[in-house]
Amino acid sequence: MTRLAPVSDSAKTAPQSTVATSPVSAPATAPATAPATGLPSGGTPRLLVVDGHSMAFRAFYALPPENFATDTGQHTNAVHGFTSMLLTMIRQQKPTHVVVAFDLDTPTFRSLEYTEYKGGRNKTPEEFYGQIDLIIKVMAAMKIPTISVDGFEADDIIATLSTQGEAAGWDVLVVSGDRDAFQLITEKVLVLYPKKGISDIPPMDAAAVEEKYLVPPNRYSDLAALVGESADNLPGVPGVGPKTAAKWLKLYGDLDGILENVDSIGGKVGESLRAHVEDVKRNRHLNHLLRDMDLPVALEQTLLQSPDREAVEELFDALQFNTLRKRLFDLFGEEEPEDAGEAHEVPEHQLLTEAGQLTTWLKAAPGPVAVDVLSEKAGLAHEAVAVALVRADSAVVVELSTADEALENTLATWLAADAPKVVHEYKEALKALSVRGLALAGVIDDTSLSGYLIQPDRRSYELAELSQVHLKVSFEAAKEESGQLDLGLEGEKKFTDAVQRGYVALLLSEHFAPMLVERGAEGLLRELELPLAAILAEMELTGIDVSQERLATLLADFTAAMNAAQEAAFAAIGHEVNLGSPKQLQEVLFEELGLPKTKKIKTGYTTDAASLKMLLEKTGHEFLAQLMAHREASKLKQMVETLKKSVGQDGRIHTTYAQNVAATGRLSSNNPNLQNIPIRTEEGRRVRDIFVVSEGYECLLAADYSQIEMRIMAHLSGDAGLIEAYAQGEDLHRYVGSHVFGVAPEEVTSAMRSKVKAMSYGLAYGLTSFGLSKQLEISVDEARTLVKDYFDRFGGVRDYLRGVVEQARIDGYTSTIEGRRRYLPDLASTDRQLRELAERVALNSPIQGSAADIIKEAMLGVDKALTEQGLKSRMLLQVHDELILEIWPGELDTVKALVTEQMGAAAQLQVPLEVQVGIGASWNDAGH
DNA sequence: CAGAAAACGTA
DNA sequence: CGTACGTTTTCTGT
Repeated sequence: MTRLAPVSDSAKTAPQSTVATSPVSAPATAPATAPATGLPSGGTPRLLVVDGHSMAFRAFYALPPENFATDTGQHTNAVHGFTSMLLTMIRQQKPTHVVVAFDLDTPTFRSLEYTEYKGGRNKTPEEFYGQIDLIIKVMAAMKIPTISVDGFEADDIIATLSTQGEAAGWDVLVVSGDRDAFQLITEKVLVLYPKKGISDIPPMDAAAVEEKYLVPPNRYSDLAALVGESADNLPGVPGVGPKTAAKWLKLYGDLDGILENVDSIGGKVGESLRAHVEDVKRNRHLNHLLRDMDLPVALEQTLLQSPDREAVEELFDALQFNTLRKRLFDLFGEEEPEDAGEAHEVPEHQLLTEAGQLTTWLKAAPGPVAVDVLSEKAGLAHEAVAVALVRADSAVVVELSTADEALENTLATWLAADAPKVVHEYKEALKALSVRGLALAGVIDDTSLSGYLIQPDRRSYELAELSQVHLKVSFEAAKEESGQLDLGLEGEKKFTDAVQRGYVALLLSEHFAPMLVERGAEGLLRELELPLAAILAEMELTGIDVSQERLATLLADFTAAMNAAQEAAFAAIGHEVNLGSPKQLQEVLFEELGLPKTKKIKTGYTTDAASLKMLLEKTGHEFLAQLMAHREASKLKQMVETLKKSVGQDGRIHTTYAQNVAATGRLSSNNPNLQNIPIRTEEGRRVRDIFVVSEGYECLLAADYSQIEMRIMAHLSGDAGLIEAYAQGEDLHRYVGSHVFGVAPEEVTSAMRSKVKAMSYGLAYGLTSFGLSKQLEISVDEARTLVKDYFDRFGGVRDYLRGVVEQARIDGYTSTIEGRRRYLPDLASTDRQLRELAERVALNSPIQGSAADIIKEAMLGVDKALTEQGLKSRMLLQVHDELILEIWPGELDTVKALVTEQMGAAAQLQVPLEVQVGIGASWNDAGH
């Protein structure tokens, strides 16, 4: 039995089976560790001792000081690098205790005894000044103790700490760029020694030291005494290097042994040794580290704690460390789950060979069965290779390649039957099975969809993540989603992983069931999203035909246009520049050409299209015109190139729809994205000519909703004026314009109409007067007046918009007409930016989301009608408010009527849903 | 080498 | 200082 560990155990932070994330990747295996933020959870305490100065210097030389400075001119590269290194170290090594030791500027017993000690070093660079103090401040804010002792070096403090730690039975990690630290290595003490920079820090253990220096760690100082240490200005015996020194040490045991036998060592090196015995003794004396100092900090006081948030905020503000601040809080921010889930026993599985076994298993007990489909890449799609069936107490696996006909038939029949099934990522399972000629029906839950309906704004709905978040259970099999990355996996492991995934999906599904009911999302899952997944699977597998010739022509045209524009742009300024680099463009535009400054962005001033257009109007500079031409051409060229690359062996493009990415309920399209094919410009529209009707079909049909979002606004607001306008089939914007501007409809100028249009749509996005003024290039006052006039005439809209936010604040969520929810906790945020964003989201989500629900509903209707009427025409694409179909010869009129009917009937609103239909041999021709 | 930022295409 | 996306390139920070 495999145990799924509750999250609060070590399993949460350490998937110990994977090398990359285990605390020490080499060479010693680390014991189980405690989470970075908490107390040791029964494991051995783990002490991280850092040599502050040596790491600060490493950081200083690893990062260019000119890139790290505050506005006040204080350099921070060493502070930044040091803090970054420490965070990485804490994340990777997961110490329970941390302490940093520093040297002081004052003389030490070593320099007093030997004045040249550490002499000959270069002067500390100016930029380093003050950075040690800053590091100490950072440590204070992180509540990490720092130790320095007058008259002693950090090395002695470190030696003492590691000795104390080892005596207490702890594991100790010493981070130091000083080789003297090697003498501290034991079974319990490892040294992390930075090779170069601060990120490449391999752990050194006894074996690693022996390999490198040919002596065990406890002889390292003997060896160093003989060889010398240039960093400390300690000359060794001339002619003696590590090899000779190691040979002697082996021969005589230790340094004392060698010194007792100096006279018996022959050769030139023997002579050299005899001449430098005093140096060696001095070296050995000086490199001996004190292990019994009295330290001002007890071992227990180095316990790693949560940082002082306020102090960190203040300090990092001053240091202008924003990415580090995030990393720090990410590292310490994750809160321990109060209640961990229970441990679960994943059932063992049986690999079936005979149909009878499957029949028996399927009969055994009621309740849903989880289905996990293992697939392998086969050409352009994934093909199912095995199917795992999982119940709470038992599991079976059918391997398709080895199953005999009877077994496969039994499986196929059951998969295609109504027997209740639970899956994770239904659409992918459908596709993989379909490629193998298998159907899948009776699916009552897809946890990637139910998870989405419950919480639609998550980044990911991977099984492992849902399991962590909802069940507080972590497990390892999740990564190989549906076995797609399984190349190196042994067959047996693949199967146990599949069973684990199925088991977790089953648990999640049970967990989600009451949540779906509570949120009223059951219907959306069963009657909308699940059936839609099957349609999308078909559409993805079908793909859309493209014309290779047009693709090639277009690519050549755009490339030529791009190159021409580039040449002309270079000519206009007399030199070359990377037109794709906003940074370089800024230099040319604002420094070289001295053009007026545009809108400020994080990295300077924007060079976006709107600003370039403005600059061109102001200055008429040729470079700007060519740059804009280049931008357009290169964008299109790139897009065509990407499309070309994504054409499958069947000559078609197969996009993938994501059903759980857009928080509003929309689909998204990727690989390639077919929902952002250009349409606005003449040149861009040519890209749509690439998409053509397939051989044997009559034409493409494009059907889109006319102004669906405005109609939803009219419906939701119940505004009498808007409803009246739509009821009469008037030009909405003209109608609104005539009321807002108080003129007759036929007197509405195109300028008035476009203003009104911009505002109408803007309102659905939470547009402000400021934003409107910018877009229409009018004053804020004018914009404000426009909004007021609008609302005076269409008060229903104003009341609705106001009410949406109010209601959302009360409920904590917004709803679409179909009841799809979006939770908006930020409405209560004290951060004004966040709160106002949440308010705009609250305004938009019901509108965008309702439109998404409606077209999804329409897709079900269209699919059903096509099937019921036995038509061969098929749906190919969805672009938010538009459906692209491919028409079988002779079916045009039927399908045209059916699509119009189904799209129009997808929702009963207070206003009609108008559908426009176009046909043509290409997507462009089908547009209107 | 991964991730952020900037830019830009769609509804 | 309008929403929702995906993709590309360049640059930055490891």
